[in-house]
Amino acid sequence: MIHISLPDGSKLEVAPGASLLEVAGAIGPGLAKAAVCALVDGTLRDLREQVNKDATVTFFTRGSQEALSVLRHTTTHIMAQAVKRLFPQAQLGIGPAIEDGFYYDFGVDQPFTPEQLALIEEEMRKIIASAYPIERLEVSKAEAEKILREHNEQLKLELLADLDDEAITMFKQGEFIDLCRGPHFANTGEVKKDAFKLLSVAGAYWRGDESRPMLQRIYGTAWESKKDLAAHLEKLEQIEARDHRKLIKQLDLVSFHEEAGAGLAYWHPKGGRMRVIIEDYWRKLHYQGGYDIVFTPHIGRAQLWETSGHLDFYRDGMYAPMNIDGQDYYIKPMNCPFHIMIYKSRTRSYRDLPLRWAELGTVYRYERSGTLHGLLRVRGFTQDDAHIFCTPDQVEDEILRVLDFSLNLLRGFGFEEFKIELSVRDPNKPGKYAGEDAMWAQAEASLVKALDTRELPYERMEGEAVFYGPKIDIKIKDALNRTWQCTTIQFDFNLPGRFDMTYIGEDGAEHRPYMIHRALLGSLERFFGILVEHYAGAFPVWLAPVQAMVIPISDRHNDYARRVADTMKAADLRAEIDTSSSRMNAKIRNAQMQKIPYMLVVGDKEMNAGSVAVRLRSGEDLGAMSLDDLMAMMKRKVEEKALL
RNA sequence: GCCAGCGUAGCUCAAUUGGCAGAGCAAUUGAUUUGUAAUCAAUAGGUUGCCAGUUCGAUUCUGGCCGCUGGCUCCA
Repeated sequence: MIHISLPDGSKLEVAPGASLLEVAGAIGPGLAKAAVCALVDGTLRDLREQVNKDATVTFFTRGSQEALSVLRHTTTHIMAQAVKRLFPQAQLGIGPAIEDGFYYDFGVDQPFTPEQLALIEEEMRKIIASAYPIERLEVSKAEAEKILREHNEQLKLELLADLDDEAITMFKQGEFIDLCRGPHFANTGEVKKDAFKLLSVAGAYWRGDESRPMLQRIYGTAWESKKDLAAHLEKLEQIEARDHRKLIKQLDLVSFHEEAGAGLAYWHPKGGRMRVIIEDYWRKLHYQGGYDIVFTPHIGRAQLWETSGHLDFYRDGMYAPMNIDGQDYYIKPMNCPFHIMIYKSRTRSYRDLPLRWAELGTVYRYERSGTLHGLLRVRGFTQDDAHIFCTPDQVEDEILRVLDFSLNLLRGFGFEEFKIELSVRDPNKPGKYAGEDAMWAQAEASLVKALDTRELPYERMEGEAVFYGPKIDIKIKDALNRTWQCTTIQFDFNLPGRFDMTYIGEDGAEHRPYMIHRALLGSLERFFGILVEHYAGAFPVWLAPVQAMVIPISDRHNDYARRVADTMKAADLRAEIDTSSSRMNAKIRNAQMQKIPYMLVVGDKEMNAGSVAVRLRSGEDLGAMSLDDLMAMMKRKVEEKALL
């Protein structure tokens, strides 16, 4: 007999070779019915697999994340079966479950059209209705090869060649057979015919390799119920409604221009106003936080970029040089070498350190045309960059300081949830990193210590460090629970040496300073795009480009309305006045669609009482208020960074 | 960069199987002076992304380029 450990700590004895389904049955018939897959010693398994030795087993039932992933994996097989029926020549690539859905890659001569997706969906419903048992076959490599040859699945044969001889499994449903690790449902009928949807087709390189053929990838989504599917589709609609590319146009914030070049943003007056607010807040916090602010040029001589190593390692991301007086100059893709110039402008003493220099530095990077995406991926952008130069024994304090500083800054913009990643060296490849082991160890320890001191949960990413140092990345979660990478805090064991940076220590000798790069918002363009999506364009009062629209009911109220707006402007509140010939209703609608937080209606009553009737963007009517009370309230909302 | 799709008025979208390009909103002008999400009317607005080619004729067909979208890829 073998022993199965269960999550509740209990143990179960079963005969060797029992299937997981039988194990579930031994626990209870209900579980055997509800279970979809099982985690056996850390690996997700099909219920038809056998257990032959002692193991720890956790069963997952319908509704669990793991079961959803099995559902999606099974759905993608059904899709592949449908595609093979409709397009027998299609070659099967890979077809995994992904977050919220699945895809399958097919090698076909003609890309799929949206109409064909509908046909494929139809065929999938037939396959579901046929309720084919899904058979799990354990085969030898030779057998698998034979089967795949019979089915002429060239791509699968290529995958098979890379597999170990052990544990090759295939899944068969009806006439369809696929090389697959599983797990799967036991029957195609278990997928709900009205709870999946094919979403899009896109090209994808075979095995993600540009030099290999491009396959056609069909994306789809699948859920436990029609209701879940509907909820998911609604979420997709919400995401679309928040799309910053739409909103920056509607709200007249930022534009792009074909005739002026891709990936280059133009900030309109209202977007510019918001950017100034963001930058002012940023500068204030930086001065308070012990930073100094510097300004550096946009171009620098080739020699600088040779010394920094950018021309060796980052040339593809840089624009071609321009020749000035016989010298090549490059537009900067980063600010670091420039800050180092300032550092090297005089001898530095240990008494000067730490030096914290921040710059809203505009950089240009060549991004491949296909990667450009609204404000989130551009070719010219302003980094909220800073470099900290310090002694080795200051490193720990500095990291903690940056961490606190970043979270505080991001919270100021209304982000409360964070996901933190610590990227460290790949222990198996010690050769590919700059800097000494001791420095790496100390740097990593200081990063870990800072995270632990603040009791911040983080994910450790082995081998994800850049070659010049370990780093902490902070991702923010937005209103739709999507994560966006903003902050990066990186050690640099490369540039101080390349530029031969030194400081004079207490001992009178020269020492090499530690250098930390950090960008908190990342790029202002990108962060602005994230803000727009997070708030769906309805910004908190302190950020709103127009905070209040004064709405005179008729022309005879215009003068009073103007006085209201002027009084507010004089008090640093951003008020505008709508003197168009529209009716009040239309003026309200326009202000509403511009997502202006406060609408101040003024008519005879207000004019005589010296008040304003306040309507919020939310639709709430606050009634009449004195102008002083309103301004005090708005000032408070600005101070509190309140939404409304 | 690659695969696919798309590009018509400031915006959102019609239409042309190759034959004078249309609507709503916005704009302008006039009338209206209105109490919490669209007052009425008139006017103007286009080398149909750009450049070639085929054709009697191209917005429509072909090629190239630019840009956008969905992915792939990349991300010091």
